[in-house]
This record gives sequence, structure tokens and C-alpha cells, in this order.
Amino acid sequence: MPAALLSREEVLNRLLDAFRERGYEGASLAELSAATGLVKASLYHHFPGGKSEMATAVLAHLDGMLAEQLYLPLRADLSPAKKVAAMLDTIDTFYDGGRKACLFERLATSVDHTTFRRPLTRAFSTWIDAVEDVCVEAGLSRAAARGRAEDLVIRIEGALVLTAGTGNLKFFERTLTDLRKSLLAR
Amino acid sequence: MPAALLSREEVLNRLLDAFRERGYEGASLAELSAATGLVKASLYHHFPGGKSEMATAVLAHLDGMLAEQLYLPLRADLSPAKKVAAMLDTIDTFYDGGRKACLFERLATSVDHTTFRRPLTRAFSTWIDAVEDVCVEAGLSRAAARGRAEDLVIRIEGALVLTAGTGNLKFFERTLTDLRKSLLAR
DNA sequence: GTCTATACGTGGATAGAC
DNA sequence: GTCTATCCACGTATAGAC
Repeated sequence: MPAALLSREEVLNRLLDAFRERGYEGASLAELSAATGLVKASLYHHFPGGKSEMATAVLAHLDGMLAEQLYLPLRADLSPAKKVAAMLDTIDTFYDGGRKACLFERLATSVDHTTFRRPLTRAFSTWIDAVEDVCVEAGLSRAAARGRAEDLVIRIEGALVLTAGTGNLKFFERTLTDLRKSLLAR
Repeated sequence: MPAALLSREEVLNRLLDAFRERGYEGASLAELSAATGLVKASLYHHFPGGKSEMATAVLAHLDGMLAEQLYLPLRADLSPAKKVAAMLDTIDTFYDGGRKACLFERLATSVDHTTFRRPLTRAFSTWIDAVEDVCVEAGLSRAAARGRAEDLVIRIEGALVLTAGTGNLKFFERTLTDLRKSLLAR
């Protein structure tokens, strides 16, 4: 039996990029095949459930990446302000200033979005919870922190929609700039 | 030659619903056919450019509807507060409390989004401009008004994404509630 | 203006060799 | 674990009758 061409992690990274770029319906098996360098039959070997299972696996993979790169630093021993600044830097890089789409949004607005409802609900609430905690640490009430955290995720997702629709990066940039100032403001 | 079964306006309304429900890639010609009661060949009679032309026509049709139902009332001789309240009521109804998607978002995140870039840019800026003007009328500076208006559209789009992804209407509801309080606040 | 019928590619998916 | 080859349904699109 031939050795694996790419590690599972690398395959998932390539699938992540493909789904973000093309969306769930837009990413055909032919494209996913080209993105990974694996023919369709090989993809089915790794993901017997087909495209739906690929998307679910990519979502779980992304959750792991975010836990490590986005949420864990928010629990570090630094000032809340610094941690928020670092988070927004990471987000800016991850979305490439608004040029790259959000996997959550791509699956949330797919035709089979009900298939992904559970993992998406978990993904959004994990993100919101992490932001909420740092807001509380900065002195906001639990209720206010919750509102700010939900609002942050909502604004980032909305800004990505306007940026994608118009091709104008300013919507994403302004939103991040504003969040830097307003998230922890009293 | 047989009489038209549905008026062009009614056809566009049905196509609008279909695109909002299924998205641009998700809405197949078979579904658009079922939605309008016209077979595929008849749809091509009305829209020789195919699905892309259908979406463009629907977008123009929606622009007309919004001009009349959403933007015109914002220029009426009423207090800014009342006009904003009315606008948010209309928006709440239009998105059915978050249950129905936004056509702009569906096209903005489609694979051929570049095809729709010009009309989408126009559509978003028309919406933003209308809100900006009423904010100015309420006493906000032009710059502040612009920011609030962009933010309103961004938050509505983002709230729709989270609501669709999680199935939880609270994101949309809270966003509208918050906008009612905060849009014109000094 | 609507229909039936059809063309032709591509979609997701599988069988089985190596 | 990867490949070639293939299946069949459905995708968009068109021709031509009424």
C-alpha cells in the first residue's frame, strides 16, 4: 500500500481553504480533489460520508486550531486589553483583511445547514464564551460581556459579507478598528 | 400564443423567495421552475441569460421594492425616531424575525459574486445612505452617521448568519432590539 | 408565451486493481 | 492508501411545436 501523500492535517487544511474559497455547494469534488492532490476515490477512502463528512471534519479541525491559536491566548496571564488586541490581530490575519471568507458562514448558509447546526452552534458559542470571559476579566458585568461578545462575532461575520459583496475591504477594516476601541470600553 | 400565467412581477417575487431560501448555487433550475410554475424553457424565454440573469433581475426588482417600502418612508415628514422604528419593523417583517435569509448575502457569498458586485455595491450603499441621512437628521455628525449606518447593515447581515447557523432567533432579535436603542443615541 | 423533448456536461459516488 | 474506470442522477441550456 502506498504511503500517504499528505498528512491528514494537511489534507484538512487544504479542504478548509477550498470550502472557504468556494463555499459548501460551490466546492465540487473535482475541486476538492485538485486542492488536496487526491483523486475522488481517495477522498472517499478518508471520508466515506462524502462532502458532508469532509465539511464536518474540517469544522472539527478548525475548532482545534482556534482553541489553540485564538482562545487559549485569551486565558494567558496578560492584561485583557493586550489579549483583545492580540485576538483581533489573529482574526485580521486569519481573514486576510477581509479577503478570505469564514467557514462558519459558508456552512451556516449552505443548503444542508441543518446538517451542521450542532457543530456550528458549538463553534459560535465557544468563540462567544471566550470573548465574554475576557470582557468580564476587564470589569464588565456578565450580561454586558455576553452582549459585547455576541456583538463582536456578529459584526465580524456581517463585515465579511459586505466586504465580499462589494469587494471593498474598508468594511472589515473599520469593523476591526472599531472593535479594538469599543470591546472593553466602560 | 398563450397568455402569461404570472405577471413578471409575480415571477420575480417567486424567484426572490427561491434564491433567498436556497442560495444562488443551491437554487437549481428545476427548483426555480417549480417555484414559478414555468418550465425551464419558459424561464429561458424571460431570462435568456439563464440563472445569472434571473438573479440580476431579482436584485433589481428587490431594489425597487426597498426604495418604495424601506427608503422612501425614511424621507417622510416624521420624527427620525419614529422613522427608524418603522424601518426596523419593516426589516423584522422582511426577514421574518431572522427565519428568512438576505438576497444580498446570498449573492455576495456565491461563487460568481463578482458578477453581482456592481449591483450589490449599489444596493448596500443605497441602504447605508438612507440610514445615514436619517441619523444626520437626528443630529448626528455626517461622519458618525455614516459609521452608524454601515454598522447597522453589518450587524443585520451578521445576525442573520448566526441565526441561520445556530437556528437560534435570539441573535437577530437582540440585534434589532439593540439597534432600536442605539442607532440614534447621542 | 408556454410547452415537450433532448442534448451534453458535471455533479456525487462506487468497484476493484495495485 | 492511491489509483483508473465507471455509474447514474441532475445540472444548465437549447430546438422547435403549438
